[in-house]
Order: sequence, then structure tokens, then C-alpha cells
Amino acid sequence: MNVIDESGILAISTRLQRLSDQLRKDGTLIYKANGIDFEPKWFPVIYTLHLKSILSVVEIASEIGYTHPSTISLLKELEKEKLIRSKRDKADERKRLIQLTAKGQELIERMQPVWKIMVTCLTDLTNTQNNLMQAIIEVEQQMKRSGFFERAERIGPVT
Amino acid sequence: MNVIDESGILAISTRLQRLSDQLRKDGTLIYKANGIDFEPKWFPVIYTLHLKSILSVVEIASEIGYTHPSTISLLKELEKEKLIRSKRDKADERKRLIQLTAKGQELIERMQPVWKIMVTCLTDLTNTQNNLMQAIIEVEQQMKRSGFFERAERIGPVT
DNA sequence: TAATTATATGTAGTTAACTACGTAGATTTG
DNA sequence: CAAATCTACGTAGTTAACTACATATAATTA
Repeated sequence: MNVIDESGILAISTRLQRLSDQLRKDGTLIYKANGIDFEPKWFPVIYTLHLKSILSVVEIASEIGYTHPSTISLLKELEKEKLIRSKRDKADERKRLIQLTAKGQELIERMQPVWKIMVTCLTDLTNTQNNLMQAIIEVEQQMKRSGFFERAERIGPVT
Repeated sequence: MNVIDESGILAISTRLQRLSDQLRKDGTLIYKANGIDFEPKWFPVIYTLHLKSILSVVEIASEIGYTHPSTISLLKELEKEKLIRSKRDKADERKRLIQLTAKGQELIERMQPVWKIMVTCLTDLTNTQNNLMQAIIEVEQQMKRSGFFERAERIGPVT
């Protein structure tokens, strides 16, 4: 990965994705090694339902920052695993309300120690001179002020 | 994205990917706005060939840190765009040697000012208290020492 | 030098997100 | 209150990476 490492900031999107993938793959292995049948991609949904207990599809999507079709496909998997269940909202027939099942809640209990280990390891890994988590938060704030495209428009277009 | 923002480091893989996607999407728009027909995903291959001029498929894959099938599919697209061409290595009939075409080289010339704008904007965006690029490099170094899974194994498994 | 192993490339299918589009129910407005 | 618009959900198809497997050539070894 010589060239990409050296091409600097232009390949930052590639670098971010590579890091994300590595962490996710290890996440899968860590759950497995601890005897837990859980995929990292499910975390945002499950964690959201853990905190909020009952939400509609679109509410979950908005909490986790995914599109609703992506959320629907995660919910399908989780329903198949019997970790969540859903019912129509009687007050608004368009909505489907999602909740954890007892199995889902138990799984969360069993995952607590694993999450604790993960937090420790991730904190360790990222606790360097420039803190990755903080850097992400800071860049997201910068982008909220003015995004990459908007900034480029302001400088360019090259005539 | 309340919950994910607050779930902290456990959702770091999701956060990294989200940021990567946003930057890539804006990258696409910036090329377009500057009248350049180029996709950000092509950057690693094109930039590598710009520096090294002639390489085999596996050499490119290794330089950009992708698997060879991913690289092959990028090369197919680039060949269709006539930005690269390939020929068998006479010394080793297994190898396919890849080079930029004249069109590819011209495109790179035309992209230089856009890359310059991008570098400026990205540097600006990430030049916060905790520098994102530096943070990535530091975390990659940490992971080389001992990865996420390895660290978790050392602490756990929970008995 | 024949057999084995390693390397380079290629194909098929998977994954985890996305966009685009469609429908049904709720809300707003002329 | 009928028509128009908006919101919630769902489906189909795309994307950009991956893994697993297959094949051909090269290199090594018995």
C-alpha cells in the first residue's frame, strides 16, 4: 500500500474505508470468540432500540443515520433472528413500530461485557497523539459548516 | 444520528464509513463541476500508474492495498474508458502489464488543478485540533503492533 | 525431468450500503 | 370536503468492495 500511503490526503476516503473494514472484520471475530452470534452491522439498530425501546422504521433510520431502505433490510435480518418484533401503529396505520424481543434484550445483556472489552481496546488503539474519534467529530463539525464540495466550489471551478 | 453520535467509540466503524462516503460523493461532484469525467474510486489505480508507469495487476493491487479481483474490476472500467491499456509480459506469460494511455496521461494533466483544490479543501477540513490524517496513520501503526481482535483476545474471552 | 508447489490472473457470487421509484395512509389547502 | 401534497414504508436494482474457487504458467524439488 506504498503509493496510497504516500498519495496523502487525496486518498483519505480510501484510507477511512480500509480502517473501517478492518475494525468491522475484527469486530465480527470478537463476537464469535466470545460465543455471541451477532454482526457488527446490527449494532446501530440494536443499540438504538436498547436506548429508545420503541420506534418506527424511519425514526430508527434517522437515529442511526442510514437511509430507510438500508434500515429495512437490517430490520428484516433482526426479525429473522427474532431479536426484534414489529407491530402496526394504531394511531397511524402507515407506521410500523419496532421493539426488542425478550431474546434481543437478553442478548444485549450478554453482550455488555464484550462491549466493555471492545471499548477498552478501541480506546487504547485510538488513544494516540491525534485522537481518531475526536478527529472524526471535529471534521464532521467542519463539514456541517461547509462541506467538501461547497469549499471546492468556493475556490474553483478552474477556468 | 443522535444515538450513533452518542454511542461513542463502539460505532467508530460506522462513523468512519459514513465520513468516507460523504467525501467520496463530494469528490464525484467536484470532478463533475470541473468538467472532468472521473470517478474517485479510480484514483488509487490511476495515481499509482502515474508514479510507476508500468505494473502488473497484482503489483497494482498490492500498491493500492486492494484485493486483486477488486483491482481487476477497476482495470476493466479504466480500459473501457481507454485511460489504460495492457499487454502480456513476454518474460512471464502469466502477467499482464498495465500502462496509462495518452488519453490517461492527458486526463491526469487536466486533473492536476482539481487535485490541488481538493488537497487544499481536505487539508482545511481536517486541519483541526486532532488531525484526521495523522490520527489514521497513528491508529494504523497501533494496529500493526497489535490489532483489535488480538487486543480483545488478550483481555477476554469473558468466562 | 516429472511432480509438486507457488504465483498471476480471472470468474462467480456475496455484502452492506446506496438511489430511484411506487403505493398507501395522513395532512393541508383551495 | 375533494384535491393536492407529504410522509412512511417497501421493492428493485446499483455499487464498490470482498471471499472463494478455477486455471494457466513459472519455479522448485525429489
